[in-house]
Amino acid sequence: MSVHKLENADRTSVPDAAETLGFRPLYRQVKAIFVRRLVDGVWSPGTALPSEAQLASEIGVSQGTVRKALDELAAENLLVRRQGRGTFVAEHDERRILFQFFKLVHDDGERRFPDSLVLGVETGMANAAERAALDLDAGASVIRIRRLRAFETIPIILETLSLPQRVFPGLETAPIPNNLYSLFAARYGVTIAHARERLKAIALSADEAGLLGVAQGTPALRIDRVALSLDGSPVELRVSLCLTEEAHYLSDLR
Amino acid sequence: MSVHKLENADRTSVPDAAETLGFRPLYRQVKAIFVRRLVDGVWSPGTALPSEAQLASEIGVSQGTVRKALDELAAENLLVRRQGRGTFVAEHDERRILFQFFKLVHDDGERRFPDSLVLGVETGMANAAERAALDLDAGASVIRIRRLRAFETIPIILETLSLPQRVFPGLETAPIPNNLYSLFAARYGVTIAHARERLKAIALSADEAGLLGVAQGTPALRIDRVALSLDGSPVELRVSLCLTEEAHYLSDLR
DNA sequence: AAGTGGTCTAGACCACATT
DNA sequence: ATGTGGTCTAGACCACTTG
Repeated sequence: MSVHKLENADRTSVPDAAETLGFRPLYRQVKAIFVRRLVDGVWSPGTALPSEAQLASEIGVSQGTVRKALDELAAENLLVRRQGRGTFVAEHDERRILFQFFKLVHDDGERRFPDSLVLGVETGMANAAERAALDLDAGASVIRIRRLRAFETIPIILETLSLPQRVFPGLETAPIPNNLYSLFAARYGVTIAHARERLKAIALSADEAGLLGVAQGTPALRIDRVALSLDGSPVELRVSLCLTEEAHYLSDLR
Repeated sequence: MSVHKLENADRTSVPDAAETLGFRPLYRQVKAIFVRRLVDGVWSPGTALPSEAQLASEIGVSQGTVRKALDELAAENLLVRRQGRGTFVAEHDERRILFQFFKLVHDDGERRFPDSLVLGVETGMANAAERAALDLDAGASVIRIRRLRAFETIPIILETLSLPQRVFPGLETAPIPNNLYSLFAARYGVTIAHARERLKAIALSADEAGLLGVAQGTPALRIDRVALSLDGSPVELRVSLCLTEEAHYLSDLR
């Protein structure tokens, strides 16, 4: 039986107030129920959802309506559907990160996942850029992680991450894994759903160049990423300085 | 009545050869019919398609199957569906280009469409890079267009396009409009369906810097775009050198 | 009022994976 | 053999646009 309040429950009645204020299809309401379960961790990464038929009878809609909701969530990479097996909550495994979130590709066309060398971790008050990007109040504190990433020992990315301390308490004293998004999910229940990247070409400062092992003034690709969690709030600012002698940023326009 | 040969026409029969060699859903076969009509120009940009019901009875499938084919084509930006009005063939109007193909955005967040100043048009034998990108044989000739693009008279992009002459005959003697993709469609029946961009940070040469009005060695974003037509063949190589002092390349990771 | 795409349902059957 | 998602159908009704 359903314990959810769906709008327009009596679909044969005269349009009510909810309908005059904009129509919201049933499958979107069902989708919202499912997103809620993902946000709340009722369905956690890697686990299987109940079957379509079970969900349909639980919520009290047809299987086709459940299907349409699940299909949209799969299109957004929040779920993975596998014929014959079931529907699963998407995980931030290396493969997904590599294709969805890591756009720097070696010129030979091969996608590699770079190793990371953490240079330092600190906490401090968010500066203006961090407050703007992460939607923080004045005085909020952030954890900053600086790391060098390499393709087979050749340094190629100098990266500075800023994370709201209230979202990731204790992270500053933990070991920093190469795959951060998987840690966010496992330890903090925070799922990175998508990100927006802004790219510029800049000249490296003496410090930056030194860490990357190139000459001061070398051109580099600067990527400012803001990553958003499932509920749409920004939870990570990541500034990456990338050498593009032997690699490039790949963007597909569809 | 249908004049199309659909696989598995008798869907109650034992699996036949076509099925053992891989299952192809009906709606994909229907979709292929529609793509054919777009490629052949039977349905041309801006025109309305027959209604779903008409297409269904013409082809001999249910309306739901036609719908699924049309939905996929709309998701690929090849069609535009408007409730109450109909389904239309997508056009390369300025709005679409701005959002689908033009990723350089002013730092103030406003999307502008830059003006173009054509510096020169020439034809010549394709070099190695052009042959590789455009899948051309040795000796094939290309049309090269060099232009400077500006946001409100401030030059920001130096662009070199290479186009296969056999795809765009006579283009070298025509006036070059700002919106090339719309010309490709109208004059040559070539629809740009999507593109792949590779980005690097480079230092401008003396020539390039001079044209853009900055100092030699200034860092710039180099974008190598290969644009593909509806049938998947590469028809444009575009190398853009972009100043990113006041603008950035915007990439959404979903 | 008529025509279009959009939603929702119910049921049958298919393809795929596992037991 | 069973259970899952995937396809296909047919029909009813809804929302939106235009005459």
